[in-house]
Amino acid sequence: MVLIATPFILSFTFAFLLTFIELIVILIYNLFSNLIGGVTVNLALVDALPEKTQQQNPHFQFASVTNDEKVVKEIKRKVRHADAPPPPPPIIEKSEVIIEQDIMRESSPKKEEQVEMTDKPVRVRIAPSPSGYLHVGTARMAIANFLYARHTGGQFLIRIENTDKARSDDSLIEPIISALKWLGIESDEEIVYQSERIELYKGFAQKILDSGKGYRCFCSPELLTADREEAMANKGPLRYNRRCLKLTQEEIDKKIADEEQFAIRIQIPDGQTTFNDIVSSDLKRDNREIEDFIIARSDGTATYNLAVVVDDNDMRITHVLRGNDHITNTFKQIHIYEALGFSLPTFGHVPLLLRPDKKKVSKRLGDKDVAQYKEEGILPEAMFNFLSLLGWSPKTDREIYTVKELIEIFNPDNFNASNSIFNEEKLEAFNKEHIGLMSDHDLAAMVAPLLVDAGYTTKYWLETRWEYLRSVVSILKTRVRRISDFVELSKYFFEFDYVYDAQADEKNFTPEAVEILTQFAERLEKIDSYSKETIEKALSELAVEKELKKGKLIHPTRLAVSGIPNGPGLYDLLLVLGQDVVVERMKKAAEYIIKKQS
RNA sequence: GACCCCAUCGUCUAGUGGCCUAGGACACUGCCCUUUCACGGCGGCGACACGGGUUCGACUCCCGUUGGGGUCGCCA
Repeated sequence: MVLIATPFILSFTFAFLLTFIELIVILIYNLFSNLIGGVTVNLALVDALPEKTQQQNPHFQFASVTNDEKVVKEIKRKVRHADAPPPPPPIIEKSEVIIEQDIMRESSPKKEEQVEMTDKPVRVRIAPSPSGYLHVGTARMAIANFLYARHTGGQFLIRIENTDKARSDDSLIEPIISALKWLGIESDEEIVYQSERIELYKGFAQKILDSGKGYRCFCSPELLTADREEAMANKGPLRYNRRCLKLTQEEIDKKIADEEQFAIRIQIPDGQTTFNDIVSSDLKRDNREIEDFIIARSDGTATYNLAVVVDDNDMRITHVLRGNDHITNTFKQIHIYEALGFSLPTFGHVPLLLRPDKKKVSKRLGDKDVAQYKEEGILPEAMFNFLSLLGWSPKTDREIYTVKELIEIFNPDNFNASNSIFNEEKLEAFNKEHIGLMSDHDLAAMVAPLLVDAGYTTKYWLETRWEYLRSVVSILKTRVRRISDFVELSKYFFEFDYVYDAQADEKNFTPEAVEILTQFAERLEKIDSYSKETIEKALSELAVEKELKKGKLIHPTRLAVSGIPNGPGLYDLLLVLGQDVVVERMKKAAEYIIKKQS
């Protein structure tokens, strides 16, 4: 036994030693070349240091083109497997579901890196800008982030991105926050407002300038526009031509002395930028494709990308889950993180939500404000459920979930790679299902104010007849797709002066119907204990006596008491409306028919 | 135009090389239930974009084509 095992042990030890030596050699080489040539720091290698693995996110590489990518990858792999410290215990107490998640991750080698994510509590955010109301695209990202935070026991934060005074409107902040609240989403910590942090950003722009990683750009907006137009005409790339990077120190000093306005650009080093993405595959971009973008405007204020990085760092955001329309920004932001010496969060770029015409949802194209769906009778639970399943799948055949269930089953691995189209018809179907999940009491509470708004009745009237409202809601429930449908469908339960449906009038309010209605009304009037059974009995008896089919009684009666040819089962309808009302309406209908004939 | 992402029914999706004659949901539709309208039940219609490769075998892996989307602001 020992004889068989010895060669294995020996070769294993040998391989391990080789790996270690290889690592050391390359590290020394890298350190040396940095000292001599001032080559861009190879974060990938620094990253690969075992002692760094706990502080630095190992998902990112920021490799200079001078480094052999294959070597980097290989070392990272070896480090991870050979001498990575045992993963720290998860911060969050494991529920059964989380354990299940871990099992799923283990069985999926492709996503092995996910396991490492548990080394610090998840802190995620949604960062809407108040340049419009909350639309479904932003709401969906908020939901994904919220679910992720709740699933892991981490924090979900809200940040309002209102750095652009000209474009953002502070009166839109409250509607955005309350629309999120309607969905059940609130910030776990105080909401961060970028407008309050404007001065702070300036220091970071200056820091980048001072470090030599940024430079002043004196090009006027007009000049830049002209550049772009020319590039467009020549069919070239639309990137900044680095005119101001070529300025000599004397030229720069002169321009500063002349008080020429300047913006600050960050200089993107040669090489390529890559990062792992927990949703999409690994993303790589040649740095030539990333322009030297502006981080501070000529008035000194920070632009979006700088502010985002500073805030995400300050807010200790661990995972940036956002739409894949931000991929370009991520490449830019990685360079700011690097210039500022911040450690990178984990990125996840979720596919976009498209309109039925396949364009990105946007307020400008007239996409609805989330609050508008509320007005249109959509339940927040339905919206939440529907949006969560757009571009993400629980990988089962089930579709209807409560928020609580979604929190339990959420897994960022389950995002799709492709964009999805927002289909309101299906949202309605989800709504119907969620209405079915609600109790009659809760439904009644929701419908009551709508009935008052519609002018059917008063708050007081409803409060004193709660049981009545509850039964109305109960028998209408299966006929409704939106909460607002209750209003339309329940009119005759509250108003007496409805007009008979013309077609049904012609068909059912025949001369014979007068006798039927009158006699049936009389019988109903005589019932002592008015119930579904006694109503049905009265109808059946009358039908037998008159030798008529039940339908002959049912249809005129329904029309008489509701004005329309369809609705809840007749016995339910008559029971809920109440004996007196029913009799009164039937007699009134009989009179109407007589008057109609004369 | 440059760069990037993506590709299963009309739409949302399942599918990780044989369980696929491709499953579910919405929509559409037939039948049943039923006094009506709904609900519900049982069916139907309906997709692997195309072309190459790899393989004994491809919806699944690779390449290309086509198509769709995104980004290219001193906006966010």
